[in-house]
Amino acid sequence: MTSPDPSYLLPLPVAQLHIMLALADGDKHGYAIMSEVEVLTEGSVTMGPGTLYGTVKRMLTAGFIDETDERPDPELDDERRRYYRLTSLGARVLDAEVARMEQLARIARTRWSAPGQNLRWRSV
Amino acid sequence: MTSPDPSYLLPLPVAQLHIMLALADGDKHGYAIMSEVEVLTEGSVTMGPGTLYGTVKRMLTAGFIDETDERPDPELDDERRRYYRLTSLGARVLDAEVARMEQLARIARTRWSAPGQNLRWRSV
DNA sequence: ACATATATATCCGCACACGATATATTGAAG
DNA sequence: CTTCAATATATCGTGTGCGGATATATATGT
Repeated sequence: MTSPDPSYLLPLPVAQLHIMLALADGDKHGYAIMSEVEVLTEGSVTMGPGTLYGTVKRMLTAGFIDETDERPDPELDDERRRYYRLTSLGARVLDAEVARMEQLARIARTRWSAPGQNLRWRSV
Repeated sequence: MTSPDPSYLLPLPVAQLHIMLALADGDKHGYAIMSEVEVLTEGSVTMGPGTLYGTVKRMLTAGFIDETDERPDPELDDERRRYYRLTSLGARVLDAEVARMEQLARIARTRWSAPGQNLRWRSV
């Protein structure tokens, strides 16, 4: 069953989006997600542990992510780590969320460039 | 003073973004904002009065919008209405918020098209 | 005249973000 | 070899925002 678009789950809480983006290029453990989000947003978003682990818990419940058993070489690993992977549902939700943001951005840009009264408050 | 980018005010609550977009092409009163949001999002977002008036109050406090005295012809008007206008601060915040969303969308698209392991969970 | 649409407003519960705090382990430097 | 920072996970509490329900009143159409 190729399930339809999950737009009824949107808008996605910001923290969930950030975590999804961090996981989009491969499985990661919690701490690595935190670091990745900071890199990804060029330092503009700093996710603390309170945000991360609470959000991860909700995303597990929602089925957006899964905890994986696959681990790297024991030499490079750390037993404390818990690795997470985006599920196919999570990927579809991410897709829908990105589309939603792009649509809103498009609307904004259209209204911006539209001639007329909206010049009133532009760049004052 | 051309004040700098207000990115420290982001991310913007969704309802505030929707109201800003509704006001981006001209002043509107509360009820008109609700209708406009529904049109703007092609029916996917229905803003109720609870969300609208609470959010409007917060946006007035934040200085993102102002209540205006300018009213249309008394023939077309309705005395009950209260008209709102995006302030220059509001416009700058909207600008920054749209830029934020576009950046995240760009990141998502980049990771999507990137070759490698991310094909694992794509379109299952 | 009556019903429906318009218009504004408040209350309340739920969910989320996030700082603070706690605890334990790993790794590097002295 | 011990001491300290970084790594790693986890929970609690608070503040805020969203949105449904509800209330009230006026305007408009039939």
